[in-house]
Amino acid sequence: MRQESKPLREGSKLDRGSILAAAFEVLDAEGFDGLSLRLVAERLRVQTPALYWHVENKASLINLMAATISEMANRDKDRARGWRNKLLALSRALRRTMLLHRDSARLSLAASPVEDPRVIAERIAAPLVEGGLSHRQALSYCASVIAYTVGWVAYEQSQPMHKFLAQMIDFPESFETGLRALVGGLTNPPAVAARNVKSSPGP
Amino acid sequence: MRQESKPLREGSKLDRGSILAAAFEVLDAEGFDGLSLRLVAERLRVQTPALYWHVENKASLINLMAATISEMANRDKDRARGWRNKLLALSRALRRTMLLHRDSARLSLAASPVEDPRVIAERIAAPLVEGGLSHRQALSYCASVIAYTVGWVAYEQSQPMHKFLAQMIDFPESFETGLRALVGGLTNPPAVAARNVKSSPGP
DNA sequence: ACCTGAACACCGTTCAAGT
DNA sequence: ACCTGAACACCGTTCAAGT
Repeated sequence: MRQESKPLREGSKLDRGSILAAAFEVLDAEGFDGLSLRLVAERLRVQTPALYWHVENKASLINLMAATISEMANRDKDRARGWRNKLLALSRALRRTMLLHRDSARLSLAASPVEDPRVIAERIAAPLVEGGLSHRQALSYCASVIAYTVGWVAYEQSQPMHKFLAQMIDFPESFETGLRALVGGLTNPPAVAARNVKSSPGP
Repeated sequence: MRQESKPLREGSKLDRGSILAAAFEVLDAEGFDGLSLRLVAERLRVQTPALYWHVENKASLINLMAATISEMANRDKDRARGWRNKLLALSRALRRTMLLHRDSARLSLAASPVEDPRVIAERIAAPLVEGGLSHRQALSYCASVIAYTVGWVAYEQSQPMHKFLAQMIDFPESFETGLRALVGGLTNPPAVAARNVKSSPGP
């Protein structure tokens, strides 16, 4: 009946996936500052250096975790029409996904992209270009919306901030108010080019 | 002429101020992940435990650094009139100040407030209430604007993001576009109470 | 009051060695 | 191919001891 301190590891194989799962468990339990390869390895009943066969180093693991979150957010967002609704959906999905794991905003801001940034930018901008924005506009607006969302969640996940702010403002409501203000305030043709609206070829 | 490896410390006394200054130097040189008490102590020609007489621990030092940044931002902002202009000034001053030090956004998001949050909230909300907002509105709008600003600067300071995004978008311009959209989109009387606009006492 | 020296527990990472 | 054991450099923190 004693099943502790033995390397049985309940039949689970060690690979990137199981390491990622264990890493998220440690993150939720200890927070971003307490996330260590040693605790991840312990949870997998493995010696720490074993992780290095499947993952380059701790920074790379963090990058993979952040990429996992971005993927999840990307999965449930689309289905909205028009670039404004797409931006709203992107932000809400991102916040929803991030709130699934403790300190995910700080983790994301500590990570660097695993894919080629050009590919990421293309995938994220394409649906907005389709919705009537220029390429530059799409990237610029995305940057603003993502910055707002990640910044907001970072404060929402900060223990001392949350503890106090929660009794002063309603987090979901204030988030929505700010988000709608931001997206609603973004203009379709950029304000700079507002003069040459006379002769654009019909779609 | 040899003036290295000697504990002369050029007449500077060790106190909170000098520790803070040295900590910012280390932050700028090594980044947030490389910020350590040992490097701070080394720069002050002092043994690491000496720092603990003036500062409770590393977390406390980070809190003090973040508070220093907030203070600086608070100093040069005001002078604008109307709550919208005050929010714009707050955001721009915050970004300007943060860009003075490497990784300051991530540092701020890792910190907890040193002052009583009630006092902070009061100081930050008061000028906006004076500008015509309710207390709750003021806090909510501030939260959105600060989240946007810190989130934006976090990405702006992230090396890999910057390296790629810098050639796709203009950082200051996109920041301004998003900021004006956000602040411009916030309504004076909340959208919920948009029905009782008929009889407000003149200013 | 203020700082040093030595120590402790924890960390990321490397590498020879096992299987 | 995949993992262990042992080691290294670095870290935050504590504490007796010096002045």
